[in-house]
Amino acid sequence: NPSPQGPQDRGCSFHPRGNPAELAHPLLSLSLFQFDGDSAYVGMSDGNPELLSTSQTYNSQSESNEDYEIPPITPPNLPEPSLLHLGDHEAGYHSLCHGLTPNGLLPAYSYQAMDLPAIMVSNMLAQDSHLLSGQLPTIQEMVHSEVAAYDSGRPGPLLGRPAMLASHMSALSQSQLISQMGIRSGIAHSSPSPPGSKSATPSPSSSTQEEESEAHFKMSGEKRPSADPGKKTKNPKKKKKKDPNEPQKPVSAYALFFRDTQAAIKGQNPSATFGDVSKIVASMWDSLGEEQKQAYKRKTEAAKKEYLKALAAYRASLVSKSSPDQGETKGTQANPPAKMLPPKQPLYAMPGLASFLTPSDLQAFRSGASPASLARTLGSKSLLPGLSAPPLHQQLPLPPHAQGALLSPPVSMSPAPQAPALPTPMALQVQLAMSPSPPGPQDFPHISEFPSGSGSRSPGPSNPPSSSGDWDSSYPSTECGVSTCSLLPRDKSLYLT
DNA sequence: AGATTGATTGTTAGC
DNA sequence: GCTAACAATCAATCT
Repeated sequence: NPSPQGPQDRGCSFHPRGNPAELAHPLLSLSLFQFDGDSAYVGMSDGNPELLSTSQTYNSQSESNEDYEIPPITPPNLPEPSLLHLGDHEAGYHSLCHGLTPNGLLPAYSYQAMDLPAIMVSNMLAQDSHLLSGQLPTIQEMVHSEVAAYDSGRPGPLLGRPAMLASHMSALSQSQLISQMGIRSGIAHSSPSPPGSKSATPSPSSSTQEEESEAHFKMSGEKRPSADPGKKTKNPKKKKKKDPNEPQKPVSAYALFFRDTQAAIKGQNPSATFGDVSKIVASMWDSLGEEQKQAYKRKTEAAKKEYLKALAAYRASLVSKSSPDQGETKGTQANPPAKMLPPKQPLYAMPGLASFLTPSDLQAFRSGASPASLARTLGSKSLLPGLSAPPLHQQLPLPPHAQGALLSPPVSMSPAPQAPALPTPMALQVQLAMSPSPPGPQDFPHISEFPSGSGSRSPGPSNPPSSSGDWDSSYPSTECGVSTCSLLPRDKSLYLT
């Protein structure tokens, strides 16, 4: 079912349920998909048949179901069922994946011995350990070559095309990904598209534009669809022109996860289409441990709380606006929106690793302590037992918030002038090191924001000092004194008012 | 339905 | 007419 777009849109050739063999595992399914789409890839510069065959190999494993087997998602601490088929296909896999040394050295070795920062991947890798074992060498290589892999060719050849994504992504990428996430956190948040600041999207000041755009939407609205022939024209949708001041709805846990992950995926495989990325993220999400998911969910919960608050304020402002004496209410109300902005922050301000990193930890980090050491350090903390412990995926039952609370006065991090000093790679490392915490990738953003905290700001400018909970409670009332306000450079309105 | 990201496309405004 | 700026759309997936 290739899309009309043709080769460009490789992802579209994937039939979610077309081939029974496709879905033994989400990641595998991707591989298969690639394989399926092989014909579509013919001629691709970096085509790599061998790897494609990998998927084929796996392909054979799920012959049973005509529909498809849902990837066995096992709780992090349970034995990985997928390992079961490893034996069957391992050989084939390795042989097919030339270049990948079939190394029987297990995953266990990988994480620890390699000093590979355990990350949320711990979960995923653990779950996909069968793949990992095959990829181990690669990962190791990556680890040693540090960030080089990010900019250099590695990602290219390896994940140069979506097709490769699946198989590699499953193992390789997962770790790499994670690390990428670190990068992303460090970078993305600061410049490209800070989660909170989706530049493209309606800026508060764009209200006029919105109207304007609406105006031309009428004019052009019909025309645009023409650009995209076959697709269901969404015209009926008719965007409902949102009030820019209206607080944004909290995004779902999955969306958060997507946000955290996609950059890394993209980083590894720039050519991956949105569809590819989406699938990968989905598969990762599937393999994500319950606890980690919970961590995300907690975040969304917190965000939701904030949202509700903001919404209430917003509505109140509307009411007051309509009321006679808005004169000043307006002025103040103008803020409500501004006030609303923060709500978004909680998402990124979640108590993450950062929360439980002590200043000294950070300092150590800045000074160049190896991620591994940091991880160890962290691991030594009661909080992060899971970090260093083999069953990495084993998450602490303790919610991140709690952890943060226990550990350090987390918050101080953001405002810290030095934070910015943290190099991006470091940020990455930090992430990796810390990732083991339940919040997983999510946490990274905090860290990453760190670096950029001072100058460029991302959503983070705000850098909630503490856990979302803290922020939550503190935000409204708190000292919009210096610190808080300083966090809102973007919100001029705040300053002005 | 709406959210995730980023590329692409189309429209408008300004020169 | 060209360019910049902006907004809409699209992809797959999840909630």
